[in-house]
Amino acid sequence: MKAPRPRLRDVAEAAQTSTKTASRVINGDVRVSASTRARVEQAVVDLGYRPDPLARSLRLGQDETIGVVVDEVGDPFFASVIGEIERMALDRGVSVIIASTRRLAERERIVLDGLLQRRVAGLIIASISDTHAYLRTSPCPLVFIDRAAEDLAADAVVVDDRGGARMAIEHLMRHGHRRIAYIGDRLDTATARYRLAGYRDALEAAGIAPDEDLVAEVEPAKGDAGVAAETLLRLANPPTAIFSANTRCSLGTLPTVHRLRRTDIGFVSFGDFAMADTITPAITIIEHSPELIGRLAAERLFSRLAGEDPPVETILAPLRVVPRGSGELGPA
Amino acid sequence: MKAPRPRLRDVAEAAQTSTKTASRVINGDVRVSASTRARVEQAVVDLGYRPDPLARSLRLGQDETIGVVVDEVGDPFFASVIGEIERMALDRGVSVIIASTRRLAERERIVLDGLLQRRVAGLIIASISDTHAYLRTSPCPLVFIDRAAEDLAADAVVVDDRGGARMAIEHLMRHGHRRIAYIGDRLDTATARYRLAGYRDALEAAGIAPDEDLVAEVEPAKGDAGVAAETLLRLANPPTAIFSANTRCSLGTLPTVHRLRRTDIGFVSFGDFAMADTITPAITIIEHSPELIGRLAAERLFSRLAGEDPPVETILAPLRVVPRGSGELGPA
DNA sequence: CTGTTAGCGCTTTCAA
DNA sequence: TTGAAAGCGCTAACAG
Repeated sequence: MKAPRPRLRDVAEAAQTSTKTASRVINGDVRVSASTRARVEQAVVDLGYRPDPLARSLRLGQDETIGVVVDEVGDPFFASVIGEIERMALDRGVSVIIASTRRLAERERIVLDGLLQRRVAGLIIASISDTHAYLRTSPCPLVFIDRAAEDLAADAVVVDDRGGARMAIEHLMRHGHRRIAYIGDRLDTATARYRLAGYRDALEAAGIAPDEDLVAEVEPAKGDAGVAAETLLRLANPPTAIFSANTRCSLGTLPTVHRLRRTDIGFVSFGDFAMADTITPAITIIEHSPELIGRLAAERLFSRLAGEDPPVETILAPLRVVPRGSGELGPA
Repeated sequence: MKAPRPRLRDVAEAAQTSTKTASRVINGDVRVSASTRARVEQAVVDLGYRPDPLARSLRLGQDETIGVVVDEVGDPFFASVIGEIERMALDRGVSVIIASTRRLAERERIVLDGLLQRRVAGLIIASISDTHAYLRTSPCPLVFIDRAAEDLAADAVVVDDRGGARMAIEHLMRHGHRRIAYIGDRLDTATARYRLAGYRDALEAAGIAPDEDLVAEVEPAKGDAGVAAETLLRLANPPTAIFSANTRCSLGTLPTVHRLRRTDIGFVSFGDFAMADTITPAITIIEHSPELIGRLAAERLFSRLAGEDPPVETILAPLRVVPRGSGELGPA
């Protein structure tokens, strides 16, 4: 019952030619006579031949697969990014291997190593690590997302984290806030550092003295954001507004804000999330479309894979404030 | 700069033995003398040798990769399922290829074909298609998730869709509702059919005549759920409660419910989502942990990959009502 | 335009 | 216990 899959040799035999010629036909080589080509094509159809991608990759030293490495697939931001990359990949018939680092540099190393070992054609990476020396001689094109690789000349698609954070704070200040809290990830990543810097920029530009009590850096893995929010709100001199530096923190913070019935507080989230527009008040966000980031990254990668060789570039995905209510609340 | 990666032959040479013996050591074959083994192991370390997974797969006719096929990675339900599968896979050092069907049977076919062609070691599939004849002689173990393959004797991890939906409706009835609307996907999938059936079961058991005006089946791809909700709420004789048959529908419906200021309506969602607990009123759900489904499916697959051969089984992941407010509101 | 030969890196007969 | 040789399915050289 289990017919072994036809091999190229079978096709060649059926078409009364050599494997090489059959191979040529299959790979669209022009230098094959029309009649031979027709015979081979017929044989392919008759036998239901499908080339073996493994053998092909082994021979070519390269795979038709791209790797995508992110913090965590379940993270809504990355889920959207991946969705978009995958869509574009599938349209081109290339498959995608996803892997998560779980925000562990060590794990990132292992995962990337494995992917390289498999000779993926290209890599899209949301790197958690600071050092990419071992990628310097990467045999395949690399596109970084969300955070650029600072020690490597490689393409990246990022947002202006610092500027975006600054925008958020300025937006809140424009609505009268002077005591604005920051809730963000611990500063393992450049992204986190830039966003905090943007927060500080804005305060400084407004001549507001920084108050370290208002800066909460939480462990990304744990659900600490809610605890941090509670601490902030219970301060003797509490903030009148909160800036959440990423979606995960927003998702962690808001339940606490609501539980404490402090929906009067100003709130801006860096990054959108489900229901942000539906809860009351609706959440003002700094929009940085994950789909767009995914698309830009994939486009870049595919263009390199197609042999184009544009200068290495850090592409800035646009960012804008989407006012929805929570960011326009004034201080009490 | 570009040191070619060491091959098994290099290791063998360095250890002054044959490739086969080196191979034996690497694959943990016992029948190798201690001294030879030590030399080979030393060589592996010295050269930084890493076996080529491609060549290995080609030779073995099997890959150390598992495939996961779902509707869409961006779907929060599947994102969580995948996250869990991936976690377990990574722990075992096997990589995961994700692919989406976008709910197109045709695409599912292509995607599965490609995966099989790559000789993946196993497959976890949220199938959108009704026919899996071509999988009957699948060379690798298959575990279906979310919906079982009805024409195939294969493992599956599902929830009791019909019972769960019934639970939801009974819960609403217990709080006084008699006119309960259903919003769910068009009936392409068994899941959708079962959930609608459960809805009907409950009404019938309660002696409530079905009203087809209260049943809205929406196109999963589009954001039709919101429109459907508006239509329902504007009915001359509107429902006092809505049952949303899946997370996507809930995410589509709730913005409309809030926009129309109809948060007085009873609401139960099949499936949890971000902020469900935070919006007002908080959303009562039928909980079916995607993580658990992912874990059960992965466990099953890995146990088969490990050579165990338990009888084919459809595993039912548990389901329960989590009351949070919206499902406990009585009719006006 | 076509075919023969070699070999990608690995594992597996099968004999020593 | 070990090794030589064959070959997984494919494609690149290089003749013809």
